[in-house]
Amino acid sequence: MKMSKLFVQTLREFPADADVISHKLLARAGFIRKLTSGCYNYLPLMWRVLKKIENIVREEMDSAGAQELLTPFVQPKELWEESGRWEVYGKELMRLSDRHNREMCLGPTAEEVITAVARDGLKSYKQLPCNLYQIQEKFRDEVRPRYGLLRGREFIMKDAYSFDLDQEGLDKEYKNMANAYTRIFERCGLETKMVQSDSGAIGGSVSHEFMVITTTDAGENDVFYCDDCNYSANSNHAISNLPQAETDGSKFGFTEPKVIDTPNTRTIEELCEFLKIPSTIILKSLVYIVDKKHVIALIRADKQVEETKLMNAVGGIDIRIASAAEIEELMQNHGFNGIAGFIGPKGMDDVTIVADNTVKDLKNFVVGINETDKHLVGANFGKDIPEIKQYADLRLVEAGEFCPECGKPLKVTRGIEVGNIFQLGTKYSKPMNAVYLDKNGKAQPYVMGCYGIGISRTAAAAVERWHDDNGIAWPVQIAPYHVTIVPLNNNDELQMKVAKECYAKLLSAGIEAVLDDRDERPGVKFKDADLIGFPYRITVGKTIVDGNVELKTRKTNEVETVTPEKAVELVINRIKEAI
RNA sequence: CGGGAUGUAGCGCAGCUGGUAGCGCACUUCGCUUGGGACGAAGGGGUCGCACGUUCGAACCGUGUCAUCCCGACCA
Repeated sequence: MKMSKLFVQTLREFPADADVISHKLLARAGFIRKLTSGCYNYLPLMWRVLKKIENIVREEMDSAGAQELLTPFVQPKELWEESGRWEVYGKELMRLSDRHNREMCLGPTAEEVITAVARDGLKSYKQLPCNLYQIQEKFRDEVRPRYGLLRGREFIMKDAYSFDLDQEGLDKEYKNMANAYTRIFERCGLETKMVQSDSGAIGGSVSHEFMVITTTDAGENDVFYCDDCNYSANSNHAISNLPQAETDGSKFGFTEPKVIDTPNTRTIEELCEFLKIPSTIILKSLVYIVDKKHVIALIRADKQVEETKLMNAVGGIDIRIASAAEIEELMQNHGFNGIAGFIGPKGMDDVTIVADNTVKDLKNFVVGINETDKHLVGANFGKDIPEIKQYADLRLVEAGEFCPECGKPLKVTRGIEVGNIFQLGTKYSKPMNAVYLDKNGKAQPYVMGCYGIGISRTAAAAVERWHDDNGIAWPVQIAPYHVTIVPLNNNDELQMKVAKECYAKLLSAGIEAVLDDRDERPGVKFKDADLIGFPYRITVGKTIVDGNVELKTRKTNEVETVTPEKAVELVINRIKEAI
């Protein structure tokens, strides 16, 4: 490809609406262009990158025994009613009607469609196991699309679905996919961590996410991990052992229940300050709205509630913290007139109350009793405060707490989720009556797994990982082109001749090369080459009179002064080796 | 959903005490230049997001609407 004909417009400045580096660089280097919120044009350079990632995924999925197919992007309501998700999925599911007023949706994922495909085709145990996958546009109407390709509304995803006879088969395929994923990301030039995760709206029990570890905002997930063993988990799923803490209020003189005045103590901090006590003897009460109903979460006051855990504990699908007005309304409905900040479980008999496991150890604790500027001290469950009916792990893990597997301190980092694997079990096959006949002629639901990779997100994650002040530094395997040849002065016949020869040799060796034949000054060509991120650059400049060109490696900035023949040979060898 | 802000040329921005739109980059042509986003000259490109209103006159004032971005969603 000649640079003069390559469809790319690099910008001198970063676009104003981007705030993470991958978004900024991809837009500025001419890879993407926003069409509307969360939807991007993949321009030719971007499309080449995406196709390369897709092909790596294809090769690894195929060699892992999966088969590629393609299902429609628009899906009928009826299938989603079969699985029960039409009601449950929420606003992220983009619903629309056709001209006959038939309700449809844009596919955010394809469990329903693929399960239906399998149901029609996989009738016998002899056909199992089977793993079907596709690489396709997906649409999720995100509350707040942001970070460019990292959280778009329309994006490219590889989604695979496995169908097994039983759990044993699923376990085997799950491991098979985990291995394939590790290879896929390695081949994309990305180091990933496989972490335990919540299974979310897709459902199921066991699930893991593949995270690209970052230190920037672009990593939207907190990952807790242990250096001493291989434990690692998303914050929505992580568990930990806590250090010893004082949880008995009697050590602070609260030996019997007593209501005391605690003026202006709306927050735990203020309360601790006022009573001169640690927060570990306070019972904190938080009000959430889960699926439009009030839920009270109780937890030791020095700890925080992880919303996903709470949501799972009450079996909900949507959760948010209640507003001060909603809290006060809840209190009024139960005959109290306190303000938010003094709420407690007392008298809330008909409200769903879930207590974190840390609450079990509390004795003679301090708790709000729904009265402004008052707290109950020396309280205990059963006597002063109603007995807890439901305990669960609701606690958000914090760095420094101890690894649940080996007891060493946990660390935290940020990660970009580029892939995930779920064990679905019979969550979809049962309600959709997707069954095979076993050896005894008896109908059995498939035991399913599903496995996703965000193709476009993986590309963005690669930019997050591989860039510097000058632009992108693509891993060779997924770079849009392998090498650019830059003659510095188009009027210099020797430079142009050598550049064209290098270009021709590289092309005939199957290397993806771009000849920068534009009549631009050297600075412009260098800036663009760095910005776009060609892994290698062959510069043909003044040194050609001595018979030399320069070979520059983008990632390391290493420059080798060699003959043109040698430069071409080096590039060919290194590319072949890397791919 | 709540709050804040912004919509003027492909990109980044100015103009907004109302009088018919400008700068830098990009683009076209010519000259000059050629090792890290040169310079000069001449050009092309915009119903100022949209609608309604006020006015002799609206990019500018008012109302509404749409779009985009950011922050937050109360840890009691």
